[in-house]
Amino acid sequence: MRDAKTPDPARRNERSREAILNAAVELVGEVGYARLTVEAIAARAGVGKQTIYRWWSSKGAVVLDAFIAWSGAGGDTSLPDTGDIEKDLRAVLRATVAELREPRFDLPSRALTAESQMDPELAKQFVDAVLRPHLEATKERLRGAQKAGQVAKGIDLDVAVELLFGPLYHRWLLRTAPLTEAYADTVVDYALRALGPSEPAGARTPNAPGKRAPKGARKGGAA
Amino acid sequence: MRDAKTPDPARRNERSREAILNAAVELVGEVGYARLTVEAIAARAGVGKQTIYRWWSSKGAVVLDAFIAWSGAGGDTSLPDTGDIEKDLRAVLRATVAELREPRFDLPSRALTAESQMDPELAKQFVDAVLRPHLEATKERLRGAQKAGQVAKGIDLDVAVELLFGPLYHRWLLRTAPLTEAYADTVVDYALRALGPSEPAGARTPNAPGKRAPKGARKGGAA
DNA sequence: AGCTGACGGAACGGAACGTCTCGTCGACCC
DNA sequence: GGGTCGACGAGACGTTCCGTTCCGTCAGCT
Repeated sequence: MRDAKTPDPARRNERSREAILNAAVELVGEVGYARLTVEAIAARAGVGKQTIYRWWSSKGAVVLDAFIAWSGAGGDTSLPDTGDIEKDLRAVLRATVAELREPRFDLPSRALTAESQMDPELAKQFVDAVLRPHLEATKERLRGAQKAGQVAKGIDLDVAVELLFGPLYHRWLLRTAPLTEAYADTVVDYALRALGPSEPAGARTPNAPGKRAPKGARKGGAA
Repeated sequence: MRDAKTPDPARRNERSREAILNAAVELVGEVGYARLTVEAIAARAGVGKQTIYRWWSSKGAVVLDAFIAWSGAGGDTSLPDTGDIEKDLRAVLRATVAELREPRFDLPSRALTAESQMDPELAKQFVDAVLRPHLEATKERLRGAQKAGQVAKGIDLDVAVELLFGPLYHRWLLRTAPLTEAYADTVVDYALRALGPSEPAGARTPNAPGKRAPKGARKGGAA
């Protein structure tokens, strides 16, 4: 006669758990998050509604878990380190853009970002599980660049990371202009100008001609 | 015997319109957007539900109009121009931070941003009515700075604007760290390093000592 | 004076919500 | 191997809110 209300994880049905998560990703892709219902997930998964409510607190929580499982979070988020910070950052930002453009990634991410605005609990989990690892990995790479002298010493690396990802998310969320890889390149370009060492006259990275302003990168903008 | 379904704006009851908008802002503040219902707005406004559905297509549309009316959009969004781009940008970003920290602004903005992720129609209106004017004004100010030689010639001003606001929105929406005025200052600082002329050795703005790294601005970050 | 159409109010069917109650079934304990 | 426990699938339940439809009233126009 305890509190009578805490389910026992040891007795949880793994089969049902997976079926629910699978149904959730499928349905988000098919009808979108807004029209997604717990009842539909239960039906698709061949599961009682209560089994969902027993283990998750809300539709958002299910979708978050489903998204984490599907996107294989927990994998290696660390950046490549070629020694060339510009090259590495460009790779990451381009990859981010590519992800954000893919519907299977775009739709749940948008939904979770939106839902996070109204559910602080979900927000924390979403940021910590999905976003933070990427930001942290980028910060780590920047720290390396800082030690190598490619990034100025005084720079606040948290701000530096947001200087890179902020513009991307801004454009993605608000759709003020198309989100392209060229845009990512331009952002990297500008951000590195901000972060680079305070330039003792012309000493900004070996200064190979054409390196600073890559071919088509400039036209990332135009609202 | 026309299509039978287009209401006549000339016969619209202005009193009801205002009552609805007022009720909407009040209720968003009291119960939040998620728990806000059209029925509650109608009741509070002393209005039939149909009167709301006649003039607005969704809860989001009502809240958007209410927010626009309440925030006095359409006012002058143009930036001050003191001739000092850093000073002017710092004023704008600080003001933006202040707004985003005020609940009366924060709550509806979050709700509309979230809702925009699921309603492209609403998204467009929101961005165009609320956001775009500010971005455009900032871009205009940057154009002036560009002509004055405080911003490099080749810079894409659309990207420049997002380099400023992107980090702010990123931190505001995702709550990765506290959104402070010091953070705004740091962002302005870094952004201007990126945008400034390509510095013919030490020529980065007159270089008054302590100007580049304002007192407490550095500690805007730390996740 | 007679129309017209927006109004406040209320009732409606329908969709999901989240809770609750069944009977079943598998895992563990004596 | 019989008994206990609790998660399970199924689905009924009351509730809330949706968006629509009807009604009688009322103000402005012709």
